[in-house]
Amino acid sequence: MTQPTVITRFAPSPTGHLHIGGARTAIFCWLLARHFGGTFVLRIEDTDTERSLPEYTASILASMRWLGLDWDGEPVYQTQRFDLYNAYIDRLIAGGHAYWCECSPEKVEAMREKARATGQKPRYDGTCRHLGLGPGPGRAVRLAAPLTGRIVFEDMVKGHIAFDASELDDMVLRRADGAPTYNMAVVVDDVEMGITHVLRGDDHVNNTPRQILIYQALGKKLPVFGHVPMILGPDRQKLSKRHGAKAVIEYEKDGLLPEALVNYLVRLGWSHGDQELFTRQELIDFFDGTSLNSAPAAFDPEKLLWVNAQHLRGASPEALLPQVAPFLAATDLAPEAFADQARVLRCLPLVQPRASSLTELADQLKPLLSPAASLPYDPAAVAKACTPEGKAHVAALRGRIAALGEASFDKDALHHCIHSYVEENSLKFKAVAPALRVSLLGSAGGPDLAEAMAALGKAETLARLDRAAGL
RNA sequence: GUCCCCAUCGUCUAGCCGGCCCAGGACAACGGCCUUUCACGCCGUCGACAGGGGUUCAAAUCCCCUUGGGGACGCCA
Repeated sequence: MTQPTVITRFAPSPTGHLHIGGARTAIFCWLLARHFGGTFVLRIEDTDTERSLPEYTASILASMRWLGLDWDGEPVYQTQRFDLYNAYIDRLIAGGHAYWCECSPEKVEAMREKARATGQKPRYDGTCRHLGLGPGPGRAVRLAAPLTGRIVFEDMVKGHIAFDASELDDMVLRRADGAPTYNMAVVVDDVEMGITHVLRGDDHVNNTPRQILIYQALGKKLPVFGHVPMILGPDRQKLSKRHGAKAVIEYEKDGLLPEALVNYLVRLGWSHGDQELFTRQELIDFFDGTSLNSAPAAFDPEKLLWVNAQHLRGASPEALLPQVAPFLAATDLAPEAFADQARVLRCLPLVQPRASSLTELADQLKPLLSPAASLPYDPAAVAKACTPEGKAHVAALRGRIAALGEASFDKDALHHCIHSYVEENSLKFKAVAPALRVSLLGSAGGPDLAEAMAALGKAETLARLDRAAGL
């Protein structure tokens, strides 16, 4: 047995629901791990106790499950690992790579202000670096960062990136209250968890050289870094939770299929030639961490809907049934109307090519599932189609349909039944179709008539025609 | 202000170790076909290499500058 060579992680902060950008990052990490048969771990970065809420953790996990992004092992919570971080920090201090600092945040801010004023990069000036201070109230721990040299790394998506060490200052590793800072915790966790590939958002490129410094101080091997560009809004502005970006749960409520959202999101910043539609397995097969785009992409709700429509069409009625159920329940249809699963299954294929979301699917299922007695009629369509002549055709057709055997009540037989009536009377199909349609479905649009009747079944079909005769 | 990143149709993108590209696919838009309706589907039209310099026989593809966009400069993550 060989050891897994790829270990990735998704590390959200529970300060909000899982949004589109985070979801895409998670998908990339998950795909990379699954493609290489590696491990995908979930880490909850909840060290910001002010903004982190347990309900957000629950929401994020729920969205991950809904998207089908299964993680390996139990999620790791950073707040439960403070001892670990502090042990590493102590080691750094002992090794002379970090030092205690008594400068107050106000004092440091003043330094930065001064630097900014003279056009310099705002940074801490290293006042306490050689003071040899020990622990004490109000004291933080800072990294003794190298003053010169270049920090370079090969980014999986952006290629060669280099920073000058002089750009960085002695960052805080441990706050005065004893809590580790983000960069410290991340590095310790990534080292401890054996992360081989750190794929994350673009907004972290500037953290990477800082983290590399910590890896070096710790004497640890670097993982491969990859920074995916942000997702922009349709207006090309940053898409973030504070700028109206929708959370994954909202798309779920809108009737999107998880595999469609995953498909769409993956294509934002990644491609496989000209292919637009992917199954989950194809994604796993094709996604190897290459072909990632280094330019930011704009989110297009219309294309998302199109992708969803494609997946809706390709899905089996059996797979769709449990997914539409909650949406049917949300309509004004009585629960008995969709209790007959076999009937819903028969109706589904008729509306699948016509809907682009589960919401629309449920909507279009309504005229097919509604009991004859409560089928709503569109007055305008009735007025236009149910003329005396139209009703006479429907009445005649009703007789022929009633004569059909239960066993041969299928699409072909019904199609033949209607067309032989049309031919025998030297009519045009157009002359009878509108009235039949409105009588059967209550409105002017919808699926093929023979198919609709077959799906409805003989009893329901006749009941509807009878009720419509009184219009 | 300083640093980092990015730059092909309105949008997602292919192409990018140079010639097969007067740039291909998809969404949207528009026109048509199919058709009992609404859709699906099919066919077609519109539409881009940000600008300027180089290098080269040859540049969307390599180099430089400009412009534009994004990100980061916290004892937030």
